[in-house]
Amino acid sequence: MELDKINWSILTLLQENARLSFAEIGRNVGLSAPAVAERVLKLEESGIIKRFSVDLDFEKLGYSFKAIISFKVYTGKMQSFLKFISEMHEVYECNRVTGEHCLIMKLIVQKPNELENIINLFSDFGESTTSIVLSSPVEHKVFNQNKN
Amino acid sequence: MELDKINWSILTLLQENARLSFAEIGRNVGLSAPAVAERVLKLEESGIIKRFSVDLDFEKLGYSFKAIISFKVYTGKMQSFLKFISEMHEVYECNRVTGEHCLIMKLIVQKPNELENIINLFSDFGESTTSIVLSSPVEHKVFNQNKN
DNA sequence: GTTGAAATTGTAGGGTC
DNA sequence: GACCCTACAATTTCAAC
Repeated sequence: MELDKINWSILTLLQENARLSFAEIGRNVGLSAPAVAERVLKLEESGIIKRFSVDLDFEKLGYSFKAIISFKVYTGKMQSFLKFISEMHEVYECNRVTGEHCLIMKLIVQKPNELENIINLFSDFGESTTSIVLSSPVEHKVFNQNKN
Repeated sequence: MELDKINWSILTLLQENARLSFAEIGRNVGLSAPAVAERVLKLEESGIIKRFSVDLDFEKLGYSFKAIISFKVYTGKMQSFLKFISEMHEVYECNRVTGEHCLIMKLIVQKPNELENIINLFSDFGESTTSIVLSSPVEHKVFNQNKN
């Protein structure tokens, strides 16, 4: 799908505030509300927009520890491990990557000892290297094409 | 801020679809629309809700390569490097972490050679270890407290 | 928290280029 | 096909309770 400037503007506006009304978006990009609604619907149908969501401050919710775990899965254990973590709400994100480690995950927990328990559980499936996140200087940046 | 069950339900609903109307959320949690609006406003003011946003499929936007770069910053270069990457739209996320490497970043680019250029630019500030993301088995999971 | 009224918005229809 | 306009239903918002 080719995106024109207006669609990129709509995506930028929605990234900054997904609850903007179609009317307000329309005022920004020079379109009527129905025209914006139709464009957004097509962006959803095409899958470019995967989900309207909300960014939470996990620290304020009592989940103060973020960790990044690099994980080398034992031979033959990949499928069962992926199934295992898909049901763990502490595993916020998991990426399969090239390089020495197979997986890089981001976890969110309340206390250090929860992390310890999880690392113990993981040890059945492979070898983990854990880093605690101290801060996130860049977090979920608004994505836009800055060229044209 | 202490969250009751209703607020957790609201946060779960909004994570799944940030454009739900307050009226519809109210029907789900047994409140009137103004009551929901007031709760959501307070969640925003308290900073628990950082932003209403939208999850995009970067691949469909032509940005097919995600990479995770572990980065060991040279002594005294941290501040200038953080400023440098804050202006790069390819750096989607950056975490400062414990362990051998100082920073773990996620980048999104269109083509491999863009990544090469970025790694070259980074070499002034420190040493990078790059992994290409092959797939993301878990991505931006909906976060909720599953207890009580 | 609720209810009710006014302003705004979403949405479906028909029409234009 | 993409857009606009119109009209009606739904929602937001603000008041008073």
